Amino acid sequence: MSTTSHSIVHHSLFEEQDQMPTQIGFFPFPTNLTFPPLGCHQSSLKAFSSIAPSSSLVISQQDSVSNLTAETLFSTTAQKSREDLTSSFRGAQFLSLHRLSVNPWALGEVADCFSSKRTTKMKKIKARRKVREPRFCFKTMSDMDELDDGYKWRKYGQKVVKGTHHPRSYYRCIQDNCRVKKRVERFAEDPRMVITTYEGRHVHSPSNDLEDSIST
DNA sequence: CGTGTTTGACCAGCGC
DNA sequence: GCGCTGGTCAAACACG
Repeated sequence: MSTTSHSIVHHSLFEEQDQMPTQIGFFPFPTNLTFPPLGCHQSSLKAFSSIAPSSSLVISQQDSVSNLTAETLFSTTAQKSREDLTSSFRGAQFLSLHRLSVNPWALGEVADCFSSKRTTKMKKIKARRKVREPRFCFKTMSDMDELDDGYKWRKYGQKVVKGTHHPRSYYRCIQDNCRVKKRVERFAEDPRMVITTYEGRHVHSPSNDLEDSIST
């Protein structure tokens, strides 16, 4: 069991021009509130899961980072009491994506992307891609390079990016017909932080149960 | 022996 | 056109 503490400290989304605006919600879950947080009741969570069942939701907790879909989260939490859920998500942070005009999870202000230098570099990478998958990334404070996000990955490459001292690792989801990839690298300006970039959307549920990812 | 990782080679996009 | 760079491939390797 790891004692590493994860904390989402920054996040960003790389928008495609031909898609609807994406709202992104990011908020810590205060210790004195119940779940669902900040007025996002179970009914709105249900609506959210039906409107955008495959929307990504990242939950960062003390010893893990879970990457769930809204549908998975709702189907699991619907069977739990409010007290149990409040206990399960105490101290957690949420990061959500939603490709509709209204995002019930978008309860916080979106911070700017990383440094302007880094943003420019990311745009350059995006422009080079022929097939553009939705992408988002976030920084976490963590000793471990690879976070447990509930999915199983196979590493297919590693590269030392110019200007950094730490290699960038390339992973691919091992599930059949799932083309999701992720990159993991240390933040050049602060090696204590890990930058995780996801590309694409999973066509399946996480390998781990929600129980595993949120238990303490 | 099967599965996953490592790592050098290769390819394609971009800037000059 | 050429060099640089990021992303991917695949053979070799490690490990249970």
